Amino acid sequence: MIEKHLMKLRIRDAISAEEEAALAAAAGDVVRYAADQTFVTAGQELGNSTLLLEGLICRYKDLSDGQRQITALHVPGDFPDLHSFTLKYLDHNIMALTPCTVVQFPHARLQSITEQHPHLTRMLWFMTNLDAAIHREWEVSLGRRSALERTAHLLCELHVRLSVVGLASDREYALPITQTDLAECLGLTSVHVNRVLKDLRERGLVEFRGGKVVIGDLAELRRAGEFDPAYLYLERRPR
Amino acid sequence: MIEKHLMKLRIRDAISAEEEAALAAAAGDVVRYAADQTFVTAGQELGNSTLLLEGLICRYKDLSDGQRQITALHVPGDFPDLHSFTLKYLDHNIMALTPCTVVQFPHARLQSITEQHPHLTRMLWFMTNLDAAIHREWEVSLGRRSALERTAHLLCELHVRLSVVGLASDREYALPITQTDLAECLGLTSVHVNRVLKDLRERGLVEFRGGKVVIGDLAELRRAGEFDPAYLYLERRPR
DNA sequence: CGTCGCTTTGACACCTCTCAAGGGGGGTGG
DNA sequence: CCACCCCCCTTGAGAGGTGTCAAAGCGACG
Repeated sequence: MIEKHLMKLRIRDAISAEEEAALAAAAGDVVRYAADQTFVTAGQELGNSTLLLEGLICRYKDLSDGQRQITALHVPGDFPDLHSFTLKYLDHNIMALTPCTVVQFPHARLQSITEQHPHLTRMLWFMTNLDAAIHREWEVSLGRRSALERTAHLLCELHVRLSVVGLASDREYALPITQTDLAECLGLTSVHVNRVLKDLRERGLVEFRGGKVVIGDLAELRRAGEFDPAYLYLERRPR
Repeated sequence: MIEKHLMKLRIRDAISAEEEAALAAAAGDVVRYAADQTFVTAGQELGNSTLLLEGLICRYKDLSDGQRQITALHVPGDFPDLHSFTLKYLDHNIMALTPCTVVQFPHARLQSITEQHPHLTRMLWFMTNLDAAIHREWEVSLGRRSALERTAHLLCELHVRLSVVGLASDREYALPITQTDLAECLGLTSVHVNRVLKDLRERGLVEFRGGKVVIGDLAELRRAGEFDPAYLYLERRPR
């Protein structure tokens, strides 16, 4: 069940048959979540980490005035709360943005992996470090890029990340979330996201409509967002 | 040499004598960096990770138009590039903000730790996950908080983090960086940071002057920044 | 005592937010 | 099968927070 989701790891390093078996053995229950279901709450003690098989997941924090910031978006093959293995409880909530299928990995079994499979452990550690790299790029977007740049950048990032797991073609991918969800990723209001999307569409760069992203001009879209995928660590060595 | 810097880890979990010895044995050269010295460049292959003993370090990314975003600030006891152990090269630069003393940990020795000390490995993994938690809180600040809230929040965060390593009293701590550095953390211009600091000072909340932060009213400062230290994982269990 | 980097302040511009209203599409119940 | 409703998208007008540009003050250091 998890075989095809190891693709993401294999890009970066070899996984032995033994390691693959150990991971498969660590897998626990398969669970489904409904759209908009918050299945991990900040502060809650956790005994499992979750591998996303199907659907989209976000991690978010709410502010006292009702504002929300989404701090991460997850696509199939991601481990949205692998970090809860060492943290024990989280500082944020986790929600399914669409109906999702996940596999749970009991922390006790992950602990066995750390005791018996150091190389696999380092690969899991790598995955949480990759998540942090994406956080950093989002910090740059939120801190320094304009609304248009930020939006273009995020659409480029998702294009790459979904391509890696075979869920995007050269020109399009499914993104069945609302403009409000996007706004909460981008630190903008949904009203403004709407205007930015209109602008991107009218310039022929990209169209987001009906839960689908259609890229009109990938080179221009990347330029508009100053997108450089280096931070996604798709290369084993720096260029 | 590293004993007192393990404080940060001991808050969260017990370190055995054997683990402490293993860590000490992994320590390599002690190195000094001058203020403003960038000692790790994005894309550079790395063979060491760095434990900060003295001084302040930042991690940052530059944009093509000359803007800069600082994505993390590090205080003594932090491991600013521990993640390079699994990533091999980094997506960002690392710079000393003040004169610094660090100890380098060769990745080969860290790899031995992952092979012989699973519990210690999990604690190191925890440290990188804590960095990611701080990244997330910064995303919230950058995305959703006003300039004043953001600034107050950062000053509160540093107060807590420096207190943990004995470098802050109840009311003050040294922060020998410029307003421009602060602005680059906060996603603001230095001109605006200056106005915000004036506002905070006139309200009696906090004063930042001459490289020193003096807190006038901690409770009010925390309220102004909506600061909740939960994301710093100072408690082993959720409240 | 001059220089240089950092801080401070003012005036004005502009990006994004707020508030408000209307449009469209899909699901549900009568 | 139709009508209604709700959620989401779209658009406009005006407000406000932060950026830009510019200049002067200040302090450390040589």
